[in-house]
Amino acid sequence: MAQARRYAGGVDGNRSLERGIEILRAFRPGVDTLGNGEIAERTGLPRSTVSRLTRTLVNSGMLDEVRAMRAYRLAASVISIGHAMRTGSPVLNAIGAMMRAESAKRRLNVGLATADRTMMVYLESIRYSPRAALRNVVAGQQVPMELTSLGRAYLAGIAEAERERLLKLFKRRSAAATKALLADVRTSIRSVERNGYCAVSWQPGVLAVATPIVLGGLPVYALNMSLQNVDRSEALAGEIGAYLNAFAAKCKEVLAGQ
Amino acid sequence: MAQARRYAGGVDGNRSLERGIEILRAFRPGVDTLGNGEIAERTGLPRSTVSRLTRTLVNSGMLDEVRAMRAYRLAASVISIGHAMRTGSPVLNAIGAMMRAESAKRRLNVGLATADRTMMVYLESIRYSPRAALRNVVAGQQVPMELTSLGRAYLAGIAEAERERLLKLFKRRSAAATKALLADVRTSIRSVERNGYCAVSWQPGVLAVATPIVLGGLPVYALNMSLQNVDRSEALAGEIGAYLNAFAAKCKEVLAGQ
DNA sequence: CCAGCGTTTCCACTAAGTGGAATTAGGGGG
DNA sequence: CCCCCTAATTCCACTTAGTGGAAACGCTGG
Repeated sequence: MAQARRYAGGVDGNRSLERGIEILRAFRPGVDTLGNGEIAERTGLPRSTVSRLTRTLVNSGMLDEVRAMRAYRLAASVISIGHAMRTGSPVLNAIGAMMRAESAKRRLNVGLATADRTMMVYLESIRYSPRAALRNVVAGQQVPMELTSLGRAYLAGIAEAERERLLKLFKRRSAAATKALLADVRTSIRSVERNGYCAVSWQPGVLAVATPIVLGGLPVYALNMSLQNVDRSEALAGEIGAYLNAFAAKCKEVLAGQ
Repeated sequence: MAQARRYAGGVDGNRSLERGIEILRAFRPGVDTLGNGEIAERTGLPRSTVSRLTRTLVNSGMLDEVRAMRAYRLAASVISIGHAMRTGSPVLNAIGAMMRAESAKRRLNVGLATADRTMMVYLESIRYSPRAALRNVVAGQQVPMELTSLGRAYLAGIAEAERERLLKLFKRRSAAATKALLADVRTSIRSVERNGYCAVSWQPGVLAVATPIVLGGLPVYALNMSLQNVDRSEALAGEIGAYLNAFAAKCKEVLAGQ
């Protein structure tokens, strides 16, 4: 038997840890409280295993037990780890202040995101508002990769193989308008290649324009600028795109100098 | 042998998962990039084990590999989980908007925090600034429990046994000014019991006042109000304390109605 | 090209984890 | 008040998945 013996502590990673993380991932906006049964269903893990792993996660401070409901919630630890991530992000550190300044100067929203599986997650999202007292930052929010300018810019920035892998996943997910959607995505990608940016109106009345940021040794990021309460027009997209290209160039310059 | 056989899938939790979480925890503000060796040192785990677990964490999307430095960084996933936590927090959902309004009305900083081990972590921290354009929210930031009004209010709010456990930990940590510090902490706790709040100037020039929020079935939280560029005075502390008590009462009312 | 160091892989060993079945705990409803 | 019903937890025979010291590997700077 030529097949070499596969040892358990092997290359494919630690099963329990993987499963524990998957449990944490089962909580997301809109799913704030989960019992062991529901977790088992969502993750496909056996009930007894879930019971043991949730116990561990509670002991480690990642979950809070809601005894009254026989359920769990994400604990405060997860945001302190999240905070550490933002704090340690070299890209956000380098250009966060510039993003805020740019938002004020151009009077539009500026965001920075990267991928989490098939979603884009905002590292920072500065919402411009003339009444500046309103909330301005949403970090950690997810938006779908296929449907947003951010996601498509990201797709344009990553390696061929990874891109095709993701496109296949989108195909599998949305059985419906797949053909049109994928064509749309590819158009956006081509737009990035040609003009440096792509424009998408994912939500009605908001025009978003995004561009990838590719740096060796770091994940690919995407920068975007957006405006609410406007109609999508080529002219406007072009204008914002020009701002974005200029801003991204400045950012890359700063980032190149570590 | 009376000792019942202890089975491995036992009550004490899953070892690998615990260790994986400990690795994530090793990253914190100021420690943004860690190699396997450094992780092994900080966590006390054997190098080969760390190597396997970090691989798993990369596969699960919790860590990014920085190949150039043979090191890892927290990945974007952690902030999306953090975001889910904030989104799902019933307390933050119930009183977040009120906190913002209160900050504007009273012209001071308003914060909400809870414990992560021996640290307090902000779920929300609204920094009042007359020039409202400045950044306003810091979620996930940690401050030491023993030294802050937030932490001492928390200590006043939790059960006796847990409080004593924590106090013992503080004693072990800061070998130095322990006696005075612990007395100080107990004074603050008594202040909470008597007046509903305690006042501490942890950072020079900022006066912070905090009160616990205790709800059945949820972790204990602490609310605080603070002001920069002031001297600590009993009068001022009393004034802010009164505001805080009033505000906390309103919050508890809202929270009581789920 | 080699030396030195940190990382990854190997592998014998077995404790640690697994999951189906049995048990227990909770919490309405009769 | 007690009894069901549901869902979570514990039990435990089984064995695989994980462990960690040692060896191999692969950078990087001299």
